[in-house]
Amino acid sequence: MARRKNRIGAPGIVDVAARAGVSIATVSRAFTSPDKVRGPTRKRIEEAANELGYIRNLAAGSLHNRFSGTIGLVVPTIDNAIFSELIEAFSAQLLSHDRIMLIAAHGYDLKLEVALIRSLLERRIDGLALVGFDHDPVSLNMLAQRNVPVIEVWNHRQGAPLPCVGADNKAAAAAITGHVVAQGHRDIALMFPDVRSNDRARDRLDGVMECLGAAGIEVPVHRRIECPYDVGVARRLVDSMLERSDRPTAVICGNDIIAHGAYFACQARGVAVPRDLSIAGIGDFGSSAHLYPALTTVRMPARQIGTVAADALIDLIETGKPQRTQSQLIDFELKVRQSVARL
Amino acid sequence: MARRKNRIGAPGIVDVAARAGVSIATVSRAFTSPDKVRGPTRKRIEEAANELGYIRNLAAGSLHNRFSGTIGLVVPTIDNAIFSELIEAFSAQLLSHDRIMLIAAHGYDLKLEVALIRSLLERRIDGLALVGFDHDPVSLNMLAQRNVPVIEVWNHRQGAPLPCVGADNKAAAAAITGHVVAQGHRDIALMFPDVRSNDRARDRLDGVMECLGAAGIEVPVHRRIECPYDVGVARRLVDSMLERSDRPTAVICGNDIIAHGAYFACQARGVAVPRDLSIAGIGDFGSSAHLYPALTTVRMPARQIGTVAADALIDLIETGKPQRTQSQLIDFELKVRQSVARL
DNA sequence: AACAAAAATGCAAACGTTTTCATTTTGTGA
DNA sequence: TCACAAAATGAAAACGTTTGCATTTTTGTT
Repeated sequence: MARRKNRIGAPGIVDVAARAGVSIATVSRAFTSPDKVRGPTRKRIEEAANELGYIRNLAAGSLHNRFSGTIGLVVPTIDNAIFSELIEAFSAQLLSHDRIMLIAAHGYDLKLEVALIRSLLERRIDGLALVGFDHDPVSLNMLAQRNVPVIEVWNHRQGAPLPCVGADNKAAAAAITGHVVAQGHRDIALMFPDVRSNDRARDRLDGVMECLGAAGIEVPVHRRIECPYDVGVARRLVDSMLERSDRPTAVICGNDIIAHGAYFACQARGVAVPRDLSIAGIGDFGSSAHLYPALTTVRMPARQIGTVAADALIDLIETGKPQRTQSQLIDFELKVRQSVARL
Repeated sequence: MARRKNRIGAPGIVDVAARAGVSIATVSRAFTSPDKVRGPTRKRIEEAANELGYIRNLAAGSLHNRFSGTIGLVVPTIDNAIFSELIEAFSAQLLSHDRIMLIAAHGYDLKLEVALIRSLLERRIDGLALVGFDHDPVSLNMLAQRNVPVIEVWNHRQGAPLPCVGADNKAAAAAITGHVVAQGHRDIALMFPDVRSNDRARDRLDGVMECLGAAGIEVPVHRRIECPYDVGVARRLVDSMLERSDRPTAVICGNDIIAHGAYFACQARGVAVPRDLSIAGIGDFGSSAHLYPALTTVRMPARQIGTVAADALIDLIETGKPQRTQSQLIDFELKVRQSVARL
């Protein structure tokens, strides 16, 4: 059983060719375009490959045909319910296209994003998905120079320079705000993260402010609370807000995570939601519908975005040229549940 | 500015060499072992590379030195708070070792896991991390045959055949169970997922049963509820349990997600936790500490496991041979909070 | 059965690096 | 300034595939 091994020990294409009694060219074709090799020959090759435990080296092939079968995804963070849904769906859909995902997280640091993108390019990804529109120009230049198909996910704007698949964050925020206002709220607190280098949050905040402005509602500065996407911090901040005598009647949260924090703060203080305080979220992930009372929020279909984005990116890669179908506006959906009271 | 481009347009090492007036060998060295090229020469090369926007092709290099700078991670699912913490930490730590992560999720389908591992091997990963001990023998064979460094994360057992970094799930489950029993509970419901092909859940359930058995406590079959890691389903199942007249005094949940579902079911029914029902979790991720009342659970340090696992895997890759330091038992921590009442 | 056309296969040249070995350059002490 | 060791550089052979082109085999037609 002294099978010939190359340097490290894994059987290569030449071993398979030798055992099947064909040339390596034929073995290569048997894997890349099976219909080009005759049935019996292909069978012999497959047997040889199985017996040897051959696993082809896509990296070597990519050298020649510039196709690595690998797609990059760069996200701010993986550990966030909303992105993990997106990532999971994106990855699963890629899999159905025989691609696999190289992922990296930059923690909202766009300088680090540059380094990550470079690192991905060194591995010769076939395409790349980025979250949102805020990126360092250096990143964009690198990508443009080498013609890497890129798609921006999660947010959507008409006429964006790159194809994008996402929901209209501004409109979504306006929708939930409209609902809160329609329920009669006037004294509203806002809890949003730092919106610099985060276009999604910025668009949301813009949507809120615009809607509030149109309704003639002012938001004094002490009602504008900066809060990262973190339950614990949100809980603490809401708690200190509840401590004060002048409570707002409603809180609009930059996303559902913050809203969850707000719930827990209320529960701990015996503040009834929505009777004593109305809470509105944006996102509608995982458990928001199951909270008690169920959270009124805007559903941002993370899974759908992931799936559609994967398809769009593959399309972009395969056709080579952008098509209108590659940018897609995904509909959000206002979910009126129980956490916002009619005043 | 007619810079010479190779087939697709991206400048390659030969372009850099030409512009810097050196051989490609020197350019290669300037990137892989900078100390081997003289200061001025290196500087010239760096300038040329920058001006051209050169990004080296690691895939081409890996062909030669069998080092792709890419590490595989196969998880059951990405969209689960507990794994996303692990993934984030693992990925971040890999980054600090200049590696990048190729990730794939199999949804608890070990046959699919085989395909995923094969796909990763086709991309010539330098090492692989797998979750838990339950894998198809085919997977393990593929990996063993080609000598890919593998590490199993999340769970831990003495003398496991492969290096593993994780906590003792059985002991953790026993610890929380011990606490529940010590608080005087005898009528206890169990909510665990299907434990086939999930060693972590199986070990936990074993730990619970063993501890209960030692305390002389029986768990009738209607108290053993099979429940996936899903808030919504957990909530529904607990809700129907609460509907019945014979309620247990405590529920031990296979993980915190299930516990969250239990909370929401109780809140919706006006069942007070822990007065009317005690709830215990396992995991202690994200928001468990912030729930009201705070969840009594066992902290499984997902981030730490991710970080340590990354270091251990890199060590395994670089030393080539397993060392004792590569397997590591990570301590869990019983978190006694407010959700389990003393009877 | 013979022939042309089509299909299958093989040969060898890429692909963009890394690395060995040989050669050139630099630095050092006399 | 010279001789020599050490350091830096270059030439060329890998690395494991894919693919264009040439050759062989098969298939279909008469």
